[in-house]
This record gives sequence, C-alpha cells and structure tokens, in this order.
Amino acid sequence: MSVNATPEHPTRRERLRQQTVDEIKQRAFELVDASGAHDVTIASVGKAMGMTPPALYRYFPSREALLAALVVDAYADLGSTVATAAQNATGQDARGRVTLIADTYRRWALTYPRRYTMLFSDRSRDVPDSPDGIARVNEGMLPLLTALRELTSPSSSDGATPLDEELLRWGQAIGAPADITPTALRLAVLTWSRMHGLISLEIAGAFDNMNMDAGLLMATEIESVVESAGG
Amino acid sequence: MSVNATPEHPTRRERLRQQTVDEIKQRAFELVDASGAHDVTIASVGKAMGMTPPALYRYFPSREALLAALVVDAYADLGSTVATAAQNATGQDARGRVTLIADTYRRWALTYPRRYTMLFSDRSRDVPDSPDGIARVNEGMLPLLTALRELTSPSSSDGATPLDEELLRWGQAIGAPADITPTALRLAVLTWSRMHGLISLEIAGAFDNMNMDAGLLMATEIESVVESAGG
DNA sequence: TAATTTGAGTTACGAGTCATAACGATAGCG
DNA sequence: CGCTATCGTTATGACTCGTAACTCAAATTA
Repeated sequence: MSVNATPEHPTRRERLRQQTVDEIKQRAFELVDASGAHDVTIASVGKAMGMTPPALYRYFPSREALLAALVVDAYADLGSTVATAAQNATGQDARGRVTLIADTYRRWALTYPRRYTMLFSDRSRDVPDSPDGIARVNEGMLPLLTALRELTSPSSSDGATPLDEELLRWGQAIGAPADITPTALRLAVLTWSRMHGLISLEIAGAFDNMNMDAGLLMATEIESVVESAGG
Repeated sequence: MSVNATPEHPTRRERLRQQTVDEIKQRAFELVDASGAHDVTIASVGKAMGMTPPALYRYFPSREALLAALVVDAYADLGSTVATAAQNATGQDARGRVTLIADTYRRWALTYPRRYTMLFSDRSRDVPDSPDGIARVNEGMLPLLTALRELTSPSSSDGATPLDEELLRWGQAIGAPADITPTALRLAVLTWSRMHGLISLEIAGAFDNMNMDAGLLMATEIESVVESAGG
C-alpha cells in the first residue's frame, strides 16, 4: 500500500485513474447534451471512449452513481458560472447585477438544457440528494443576495412572520452576510423560483406552443423583482 | 367489419376493448403514483393485471405511447379539477378565486407528485407534444384569466409592447373572453409560471434542504400577483 | 534487478427490458 | 351454424445493467 495516497501527492496510478474518471464524465456529458440523460448508458459511454462496458464499473459502482456525479458537477458549473459573472460586474449597480445574474443563469440553462433538466427534474428518485451539489449552487446565490440587499430599503418590517424566521436560518446556513434581511432573502428565493419556473417551461417547449417569447417574460419577472425590492 | 363502429353505438367488442384500455391506464397510474413513470414497464403493467406483456401491444403500440396517453389523461384531470373548483366558487370575489385556483393546482400536484413531474419534466424527449393535453390544461386557465381581469383596473396601458401582442394572440387561441386585457393575460402566464416553479422545486425536495415552508412561499407569490393586479 | 502484488480491462454470463413473430382458442358476427 | 376477426399465449431477438472469472501490464517491494 502506498504511503503517498494524499490529495497533494497523487500516485501516478491515481493520476491516471482520475484522468479516466474525468474522461468518462466528459463523454457522458456529451451524450447528455446530445440526447438527454436517458441515453447515458454504461455501454454508450464505454463505446464513446473505446472501452468495454464492464470496465466502467472500476470507476463508478453503477449507472446511477455516474449520473449522480454528473449532477454534482453540473451544479458546481452552474453555481460557479453565475458567481464569476457576478464577480466580474462588481462595478455595476445592484439592479444591473440582478439582471446579469438572471441572464447568466438562463443562458447556462439554455446552453445546456439537457443538463438543466437533469438537475431539477429527471432524477425522480435516482439521486436521493446531493448536499455537495446544493452547496455549489449557493455559490451563485450569494451575489444575488447582496445585490438584493442593496436594493431593499432597510426600513422594511423584518423578522415578524414565521417565514422570516425560516429565511434568516437559511441565510445563516448558506453563509450570507451578517446584515442580510428577511426581505432580501425572500426575494432571492422567489427570484430563483420564478427563474426556474420560466426556464423549465421554456425548455419543455411550453412557450413554443403559445407562440410566446420566454425572454420577454423573463425580463418582466426580473423587472418585477427589482420593483418589489424598491429599486 | 362492423357497421356500427361509431362512438355512439359501440360494439360489444369495442366496449370490452375500451374497458381493457381503461384498466391498463388505471394500473399504470397506480404504478406511477407508487414509484414514478420510470417503473411503468410493459411487464409491470401486465403483471399488475394478470396479462402477459405482449398482450399489451394490442392496445398500445409501444411503452412510450402508453406514457403519452397517461400524460394526456393527467393533463385533462388537472385542468378539469381546477376548472370545477373555480366553477364552484363563483360566489367569491376575484381575489378569493385566484387563491382557490392556486391552492387547487398545488394540491393536485402534491397529491399526485409523480404525475405532475411526468407532465412537465420527465418526458425529456419521449412525448414530442400533446396538443390535446395542452388544450385540457387551458380549461383551468380560463377561470384564472377572468378572475385576474376583474382584479386589474381597465385603465392600464395595454397593447403597446410586443409581448402584449403575443399575449393577445394567445388569449384568442385559448378562447379567452373578448374583453380580456394583455395585463390580465400576462399575469395569468406569470401566475402559472410562478406556481410551477415553486411546486416543481417543492416536489424535488429543494425546500426540505432549506427548511422552508413551500406553502408560505406560495401564499406570498399569490399575494404578490393579486397586488400586481391592483386587488 | 527480480518477485510479488495491485489493479485495469477483457470475455462470458444471467436477469431484465422492449418489441416482433407465429400460433391457438375464444367469442362475436353474418 | 360456420366463419373470421381479435385476443392472449409462447418463443425469439436485440438491448440494457451488473457480476464473475480470467489475463496481463504496471507499480511496489525486497
């Protein structure tokens, strides 16, 4: 047994293994983007990288485990994409940052629609839960929170309702700034929920049948959020 | 070949056949509710009703076709449930009717969460589209539209933006009353989208991790819609 | 350097799925 | 009453996931 099995000094074997794991996930993502998580099978991934199907079980104990890993990675990518976009817009005012965050979120979802549906809908019972993935999404939630905090007037009635208490506990859990208000927290959750509703319906094609521009609806919703915040 | 192959005078054979079709769908729905659409297989449905798997192909050309039929039926059930609930509340004011419609929609989704996810998410590429199902959902959209029409003041600036034109065309397509306004149409779409966002996240369990009461969030959203409408 | 062990990848296999083909038997229909 | 359409069966093929047994190369150890 090797003594250097630490993350800092990976053995050559471990490096090659990690490389193979990464290639498996990369090929699997290509299949997801091409035709959805449904077509990600042990055989199809193996075929895409010139391996026989049973070899993949050296790296993932089951097909479901592979899909779970993809979900975590996709969560992380979505969260960090939103977070870096917000960091690159520190100069803008709060209203512009909220709009940018929403646009970035939507663009990611429309760029990888199959991955997005894989995150929030497909896994009906497969992946029980991914606390790691949830944590990575919060990475993008924080800049939205601070922007909404700037927009809301500090004189709002806070901390009264039971919902406010839940919101404050959640804010602490995800590491929100100390001066966060229930109003900002509530608006952040509702912003996320509204974006998700519109985007998931857009991806499902509901607005195609209605001959409606989902982008305009999205802009309306963001406008509504900013107005609710008093900005 | 029978001469009486009309819907009005079904042959005994046709009646029995319809009965079998209904039982297949009923058993399939039981499987959906129990463990999701994923576990609805030709074999499992057949086993549930004491038939060998190939026999089911006499009634549905494929597993996907069976699932598509389930989607249409579920759409119809959701739409008519909302519609009848609204009809039974004609006495209430518009605000109360909007709340009732939202509650009915959410309760249906929480009563049959697997069916609800089957409608809007699961079928990534399976069911291409179901115009029939869409039509049945609109059945529940109409009372929401008229209630919002009552709430909104008629003096709102209407018909100006390109989104307003899309909304009016959609209103005509689903048979909305002639005096409908783009404001009411827009609020209806956004109400639906917001409900869907919250409910799909609730079913996915997102709010469980956040220790948050989805019902309170839903009430907040409905309140927001009613306020936007000026009620 | 040489022997040993670790692990990656292979072929072979069993269980389960969808779907089709070919057969038998019941029951409706003229 | 006899015919035939329709139902449901068994048998089969292609595909899936996942396991078992085996081979071989490479890393580790002496």
